[in-house]
Amino acid sequence: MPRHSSKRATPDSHGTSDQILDVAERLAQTRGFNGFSYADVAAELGITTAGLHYHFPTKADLGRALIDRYSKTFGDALQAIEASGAAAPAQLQRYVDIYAGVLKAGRICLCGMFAAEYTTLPDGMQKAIRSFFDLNEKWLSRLLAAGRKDGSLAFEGSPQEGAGAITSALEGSMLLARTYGGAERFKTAADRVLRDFAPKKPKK
Amino acid sequence: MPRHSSKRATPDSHGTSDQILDVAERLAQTRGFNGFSYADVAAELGITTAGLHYHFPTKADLGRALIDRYSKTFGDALQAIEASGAAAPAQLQRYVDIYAGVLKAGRICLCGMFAAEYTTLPDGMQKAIRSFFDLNEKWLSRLLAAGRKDGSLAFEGSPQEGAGAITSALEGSMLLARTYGGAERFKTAADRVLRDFAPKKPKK
DNA sequence: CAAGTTACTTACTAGTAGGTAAGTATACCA
DNA sequence: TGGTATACTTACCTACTAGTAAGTAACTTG
Repeated sequence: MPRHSSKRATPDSHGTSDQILDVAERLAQTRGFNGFSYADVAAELGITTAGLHYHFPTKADLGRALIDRYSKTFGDALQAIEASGAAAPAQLQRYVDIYAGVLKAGRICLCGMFAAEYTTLPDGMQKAIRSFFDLNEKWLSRLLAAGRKDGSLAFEGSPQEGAGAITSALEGSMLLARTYGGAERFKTAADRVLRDFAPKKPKK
Repeated sequence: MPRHSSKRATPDSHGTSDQILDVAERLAQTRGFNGFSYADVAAELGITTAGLHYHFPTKADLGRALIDRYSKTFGDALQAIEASGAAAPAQLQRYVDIYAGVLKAGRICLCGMFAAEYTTLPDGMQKAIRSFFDLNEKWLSRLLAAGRKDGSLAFEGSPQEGAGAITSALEGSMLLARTYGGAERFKTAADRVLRDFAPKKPKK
């Protein structure tokens, strides 16, 4: 299939790198880092594997780029939520919604997937994964602390512990939802998390 | 390395199959099903890959055997807990301890790992994974229902939902503990789960 | 309009994946 | 004692893995 015949399919200047990351990201989130190959990505984009190596010399490079972009996008979304100035419970809900959106696309969190494959991944990727969770839990800790202070949230233990519990529960229920129970499983688990951090009503 | 020289290393009648499963299980729980090969297992046992194929013709067969044995062991442990006749909170604690033991060995739950790789696994394995979680959540549901009835446990929602929340939280915190926060992360998450299902004290 | 630079291609490599066929040492049984 | 079953081995095979070297068409700049 000659792509070089007259002019390149996409203006060529535009981001082939981004398209590669798009496809690789989807494959990584559905099949895992060890579950897809350069050949898979190349075939889907109609280019050769050598073309891929031009953009990402090694698979470790691709992996790091994947996490970096994912972390950046995630961080931007968190900043947007924070900047909205909404109440803490509403911000927490929006945080959960990010995860729900990923799951709805049949994926799991990129870094949740990579966490499973952690021991098989190159060092650069391992560091990047830890940074992702760091980012998440720092943001959540701040939110929980602020919510507790203004009374819109209530929970036992430190904000750090709370943040850890939230990410664990969300990552875990994403993981299981794909194999067992579907998206509604995630929803009930997420609702429970939200409820756990809501101020206790007088209780009938 | 001649193993056939005089007599076989292990009486030969004894379970080579079991030894294969032992090694494969450890590799699967640390590196994932796509993260190890027949060559890895064979090298560790000092036999050839062809020897492996004698016991488990295909990797899918090995995978199914892995899950079957794991489920059986797990099921037996749950039965033992149930048979102890201990109070519901104590039984729940022992359930959590099973997970803690797995993590302490540097592993994550076999089926948690396989849940991540779910879409890449053969159909037989997928079914077996669902059965594992079914087993877990059925047992937990029964326990939660009994505990609520006798007042030793308290929680919102159905026992099924509670069971789902517990497995999600435990699987998730196992996953993250290996990459971020270590075993203590799991412990704080597990303690929080236990506390969530404890009857509420009068609260100072 | 020539000389780069960019973004690929073709054509290959070495290593590893899962899997198979045929042979062999040992144990078990009639 | 001879035959059969068990538990392997040696020696392959095909497909795929990440990765590389060298070539090339099209844009970009001096």
